[in-house]
Amino acid sequence: MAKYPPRRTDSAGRGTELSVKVTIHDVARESGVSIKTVSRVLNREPNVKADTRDRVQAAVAALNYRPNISARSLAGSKAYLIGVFFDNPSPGYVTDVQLGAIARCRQEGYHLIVEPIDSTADIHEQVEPMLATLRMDGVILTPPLSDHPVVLSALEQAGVAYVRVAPGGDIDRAPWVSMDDRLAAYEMTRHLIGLGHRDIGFIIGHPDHGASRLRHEGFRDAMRDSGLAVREGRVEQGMFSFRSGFEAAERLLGGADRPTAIFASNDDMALGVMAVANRLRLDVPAQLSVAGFDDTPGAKITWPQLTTVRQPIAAMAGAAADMLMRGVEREDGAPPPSQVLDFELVVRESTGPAPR
Amino acid sequence: MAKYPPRRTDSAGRGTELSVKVTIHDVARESGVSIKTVSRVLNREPNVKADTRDRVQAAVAALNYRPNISARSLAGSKAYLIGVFFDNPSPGYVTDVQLGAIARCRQEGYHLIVEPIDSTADIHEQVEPMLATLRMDGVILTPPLSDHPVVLSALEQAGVAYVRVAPGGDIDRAPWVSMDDRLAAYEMTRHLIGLGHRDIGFIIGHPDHGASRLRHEGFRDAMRDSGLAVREGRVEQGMFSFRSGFEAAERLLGGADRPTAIFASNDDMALGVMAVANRLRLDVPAQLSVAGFDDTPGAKITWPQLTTVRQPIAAMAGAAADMLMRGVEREDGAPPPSQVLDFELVVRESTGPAPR
DNA sequence: ATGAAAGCGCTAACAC
DNA sequence: GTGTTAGCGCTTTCAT
Repeated sequence: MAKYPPRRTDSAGRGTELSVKVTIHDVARESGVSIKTVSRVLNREPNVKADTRDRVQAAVAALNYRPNISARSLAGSKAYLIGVFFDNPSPGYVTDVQLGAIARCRQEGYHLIVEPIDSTADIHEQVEPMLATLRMDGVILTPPLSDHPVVLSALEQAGVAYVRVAPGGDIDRAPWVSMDDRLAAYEMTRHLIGLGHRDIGFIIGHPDHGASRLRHEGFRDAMRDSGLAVREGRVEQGMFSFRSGFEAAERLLGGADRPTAIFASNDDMALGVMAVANRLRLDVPAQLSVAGFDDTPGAKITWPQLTTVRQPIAAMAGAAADMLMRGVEREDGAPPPSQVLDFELVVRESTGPAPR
Repeated sequence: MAKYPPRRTDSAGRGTELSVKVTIHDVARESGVSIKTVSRVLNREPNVKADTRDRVQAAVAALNYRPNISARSLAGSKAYLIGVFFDNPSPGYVTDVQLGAIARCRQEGYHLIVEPIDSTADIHEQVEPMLATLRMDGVILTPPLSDHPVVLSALEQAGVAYVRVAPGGDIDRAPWVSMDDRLAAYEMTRHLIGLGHRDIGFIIGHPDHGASRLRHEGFRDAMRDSGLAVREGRVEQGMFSFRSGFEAAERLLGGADRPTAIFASNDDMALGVMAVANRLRLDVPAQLSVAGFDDTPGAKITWPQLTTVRQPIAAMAGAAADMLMRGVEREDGAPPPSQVLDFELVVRESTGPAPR
């Protein structure tokens, strides 16, 4: 059985053990320059002769040297740490964000600290201490935190840069990355209308998420622009959860007079609609078309597979990480420009021509 | 529009700006002791007069002091950083692990670094540099990484402690936290048998996950112990994905001669089975019982809801974090004992009495 | 283009 | 019980 944990330092100064930590001084000695020059090479600073740089890089490789992140952080202005805050019921969303952010961070030697925030508890109490001890270079905020006033002001007070993913409003307050939720909902609605549906039900998302309002608007705008009325009782409030979608669908589909299509503001709720349809033995899409939003993994974990909107979640997170890292480099701290990324309508089997 | 990013330091040394960083020296001055004493209080070291400690704590509170994690890490032996490595197709699993680990870490002032590992790429290349630069106190390994030899040896070589969540084997190599997968599968199978099922299909999980073998064994043992035969063609290989479950179910349910129950090694595959049943217009559970494993969010995102095994994922991750943090404190580096946590059979609507 | 020296904010080792 | 003195491994500032 292996000793545990394997000790980081050898016990008596023998130099041939594994993981004797090599420092910048070792590299300096090996390449015959000062540590300052090594530092310059590491940080891609100008004013190093090509030949010198090569020698240093060779020494780095030979010694397998890795700069200590704590030392860099303590001495310098970068921490090489980006935070991701989330309080999101959807695991698929959360992992997508992490994957997208990491992909960019790795290239630049940054790492990701994840901090779930419990918005039912005291937020400031969760956020303030971590901001103070960790001194991260920046924080990525995901919905609904992107719009949470306490989180935003805690960040500002602590002097930590942040980028909001898919914020719902207050667009001038800080940089963000987003997609056009209104337009996406608009196009999805047009897709349904193009299929011949005239009586369409809609399930609104969680009121705390800014996107909910935008998607709702897109739906209404498309109906109006097509000269269609949104009938009384055809719009239900949901909470972005399967359960809330299920319940909304029960109200929508309960009577004999029912819509021929339902557009839910996210996939989880759309799955709830499918479950109700299934229970009522309604054929999807022959008797009822169902559309979702997000293209979470769940969209494919159902039969028929869900027509939905692909949100570029990973790409948004990657862009956010990028903005943060870029911001650290800048002297003036000027805001990198906010970005709107493209969505994609994913038409699968849950939507089809209106019946009759 | 707010300035961006809010600057951490004021521009000219005015002391009344926000977030002028307060250090241990400020606390020492404020409480009239040396920095060493402050350090002692911070680290709950013995040999501090109660009165002195109170004064220091008051100063900490008054100044809103937070120790700088990089400085602590550089000077001392703890980094206050725990890593979580994953390469898991199931987002629900991943977030559960993170939530469980964070809950424990927060109490002790530790933070979580998440590192997705892409096992289709060069693993050592991903792991080694991060281990060297970050010097984390420990790493939590989730399946299938818990059994990945390259990851394990990279960790050992770097001298970083680790705890494996639900490893499949090599149990003596390092500490782990697990549940009894074999027993859980055994009990689920007995549940089915108790319902009158005699002809039961089984879908094996991903071959890289150690749990797959154990669950399969539990199934076979239960059948054997009940004097039941596992019929030819009733066991299909899956990959833990919805798609693989779907395809396995098509083979299992394709002909007229089909099992009355199917036990899938995880929920995603069970959902695939449900989709096929649905398409074939088989009533679940009247004509076919379906059981899953994991109790992921998806288990409730279907109708009828899935009978499954609740894995204590968050609790396992929390225990792993705990072991790691405890290990850091110990002088001898002795292994904290590995743990087996309890599972729970969650009987919902997808299983029922065998037909006829 | 390069280097010497001075910290960053803590913990550790050893005084007292 | 408490304080003093050294660093930890880097970046920064300022020489040269």
